[in-house]
Amino acid sequence: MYGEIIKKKGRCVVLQAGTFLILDGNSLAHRAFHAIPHLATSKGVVTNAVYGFTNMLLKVLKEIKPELVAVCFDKGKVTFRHDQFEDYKAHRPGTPDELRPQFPLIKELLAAMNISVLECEGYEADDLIGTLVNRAEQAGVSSIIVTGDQDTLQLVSPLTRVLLTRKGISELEEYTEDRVWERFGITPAQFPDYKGLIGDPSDNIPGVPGIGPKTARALLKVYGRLEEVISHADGLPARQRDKIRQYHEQALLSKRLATIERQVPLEIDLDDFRWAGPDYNQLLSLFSRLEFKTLIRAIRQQLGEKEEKDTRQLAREVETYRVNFRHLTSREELSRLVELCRRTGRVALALSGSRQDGVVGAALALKIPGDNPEGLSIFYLNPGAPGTGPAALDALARIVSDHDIEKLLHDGKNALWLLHRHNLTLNNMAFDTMVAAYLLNPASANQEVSDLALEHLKLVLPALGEEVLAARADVIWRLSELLAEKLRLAEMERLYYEVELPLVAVLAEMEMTGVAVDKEYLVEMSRELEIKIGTLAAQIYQLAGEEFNINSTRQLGYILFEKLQLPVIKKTKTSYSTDASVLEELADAHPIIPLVLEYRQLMKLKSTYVDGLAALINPETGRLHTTFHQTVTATGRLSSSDPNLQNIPIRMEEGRKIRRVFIPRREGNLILAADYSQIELRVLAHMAGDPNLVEAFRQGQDIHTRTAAEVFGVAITEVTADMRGRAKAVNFGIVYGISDFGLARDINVSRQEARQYIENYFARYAGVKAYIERTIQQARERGYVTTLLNRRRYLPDLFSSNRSVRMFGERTAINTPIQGSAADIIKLAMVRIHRELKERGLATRMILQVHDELIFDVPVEELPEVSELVRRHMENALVLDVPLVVEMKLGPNWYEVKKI
DNA sequence: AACTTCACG
DNA sequence: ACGTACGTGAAGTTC
Repeated sequence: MYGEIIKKKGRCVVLQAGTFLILDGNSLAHRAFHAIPHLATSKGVVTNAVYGFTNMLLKVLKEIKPELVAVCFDKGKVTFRHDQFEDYKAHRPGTPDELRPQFPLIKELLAAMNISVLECEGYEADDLIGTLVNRAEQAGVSSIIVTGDQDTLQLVSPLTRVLLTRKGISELEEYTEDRVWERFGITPAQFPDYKGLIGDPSDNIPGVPGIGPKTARALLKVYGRLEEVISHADGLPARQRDKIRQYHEQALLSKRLATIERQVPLEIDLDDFRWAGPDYNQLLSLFSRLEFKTLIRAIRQQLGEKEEKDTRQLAREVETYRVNFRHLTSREELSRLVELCRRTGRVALALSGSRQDGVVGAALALKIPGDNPEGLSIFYLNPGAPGTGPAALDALARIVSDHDIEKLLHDGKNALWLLHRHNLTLNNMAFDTMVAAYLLNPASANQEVSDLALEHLKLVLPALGEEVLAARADVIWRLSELLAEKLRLAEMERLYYEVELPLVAVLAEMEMTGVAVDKEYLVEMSRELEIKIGTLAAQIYQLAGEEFNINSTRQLGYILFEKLQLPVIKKTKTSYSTDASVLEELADAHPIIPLVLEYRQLMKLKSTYVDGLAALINPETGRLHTTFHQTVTATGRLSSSDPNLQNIPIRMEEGRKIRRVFIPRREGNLILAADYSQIELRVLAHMAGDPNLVEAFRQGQDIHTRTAAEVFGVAITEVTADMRGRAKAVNFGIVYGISDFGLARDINVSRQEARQYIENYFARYAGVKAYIERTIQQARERGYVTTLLNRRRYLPDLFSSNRSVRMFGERTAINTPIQGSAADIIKLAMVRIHRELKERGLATRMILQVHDELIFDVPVEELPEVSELVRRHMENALVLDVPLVVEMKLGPNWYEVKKI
């Protein structure tokens, strides 16, 4: 890092000085800003330029490994160049609004990097760079300049190279003297002369009109300098002579403007720019504020590698969070730990292992009065160890099952799964830091302990071994206290303690119970689909005149739009669109189209549903065990994966049959499906307080028919099926944040007509209109929207300078409180239903949740009790101004459920 | 890893 | 003169 140092007879001699790396901060920030598309933190701080700049900086530092580093910035609007030419840079658009606030962040970054920043009133970054290079050359130090500004090339010399950004910021092109000659046909020193002749529109430097790069190059080749060109003008061809005579003053001025000043009076010493590496703690804390996840990971990884090499050195360089812990193995020690937990009543628990192997390691954090007044006492258990494992597992079992010991966890559901492998249950889950962090900001992607430690506690966790688990337990304790307070301040305590936290165990049990499946039926469907798909493919090849991969949108696009010359309806980013709406429009244009549509449908069924589901049947239980994700969606809904059981086909009959596969887990049980009727519109009626909408629901009217009557101005009895269909689309549209375009497309009417419907709707439901306006207004003021239970979503898009992004933000502002409140309601119902099923010792199991619907596997004899209980909790989850109505269906499988 | 398509509420 | 419905996850192709 300090050049090559050789020990010579006890004295250190610097053999070869390192390189001086100089960056043009303004130029690179602008480049980064334009090269990196929209990028902002989840709270709306725009960061694209900082991000691009950071990446570029780290890249050059890594490649060049400089000894000295400086970053120069412009300072002051007016420079000495304006004294000479007031229109200097006059046409240059001002710094964009979204870039300006990023400069302080870039300077923060440089401070964290321990890199010196140079700026001087009245000078541009260029001049500072010129001055630095000048000093370096005098000292015999070689420099590398990184910039996006071509003018800087005049500084190139045997000791000085320039790296110019190319194509945004991703590539740098190195300019030596030879390269400048190759590229421009002039020497670096001739650059101002060259600019004096050709001008530079970006700086509003005029040059000589009519003289372009070619002529300029030729003239300079002969005469060397602009002044010489002018004094020899008489000997030039008439056209050039006249131009140069007419504009010679302007040319000289242009040259002066383009000449970089190398003698800025700066009180600096090269030693001031000596660079010894970043302050990693500061850097990580800045990156976490800016939400630069990949950079954080990269740094951690880098540190992790170093850690293995030289732990002691690292400890000084970066404060990786380390905790002392005791590894307990003897029965006596383990018993004492259990006792300790009972006495203190609270323990943070970090587990390692897998669903396959169960718990392999466990770290526990406790606060023991008197033991460690500073912090926490951490213990490590190793249930996976040969010999001592069982004793450790036994101690763990006694702790987790104890109702009187509060357990603080991160991802409690996963902990429940690990313990499940040993047939253990965990009681008294008092906090789950993952779920808490999600409520505080549902937009943040990474919710691992290490992410939260960095974000909330500014701690970097170790990467390897038992230490990780110990640090994790410690941090879970600290995070629990901190996040609990943050939840209180955000008024989300009820949502957390009454809904989300108890829901963790409910979801775990649903996953563990799983859904029984009729595997034979699945195999049979696969065989049938195979044959149908084969036949269709053969017919398609026949009509296409060749075999091709129908699954490939590219190949299909070629067949349809090039070979068969069908009209192109829509394009995607890269090629022709072949989606269902396009194919439906082309349905009559060629007989191949309906076949492709059917092929697509069957292929989807077979690959995703039939074969996809079959592959995920657990061989031990013979059931499907989906994973419900509680911390994924931005609105508060759950999501489901591996397999996703929230998108099983229902709209098309062929697909709907898949539901036959989902059966009760034993003979004598039935599938009970309970779904909320129009929950989102009811939530809207309540929140908007619209008298008309509220009244419709109170009277139990069919809401789409009622809306049709309102929008079309007819009596309820005169509403036709077509009118009702359109009104239904309008109702959906309202919930999504309606636009005439979207509505028109959805119901295939003109945009004008769609607009008319919307106008009519808002005239009849003025309360809804006012609510929408109020909600957006409030969202703009606070930066977030909330649901009935105070769930929160930040909406940085509302403040975008991009109109369509901003409008997207507004639609989200409308939709999220509705969708999210519906999620609040069904989650509340789930927790209460689960609790009562348990209290009553019923064998009924809740097995699925599909956003507005709950599915149960019910023994026949429990039906009366269960259906009453389910309805009661669902309909009374929250008391709204409108009734919540639940429809129940019952059957031998999920397909054949019938209304009861 | 990105893109396209399509299944659900 | 734009570019639009809200929220998800999975599969397949292509890079």
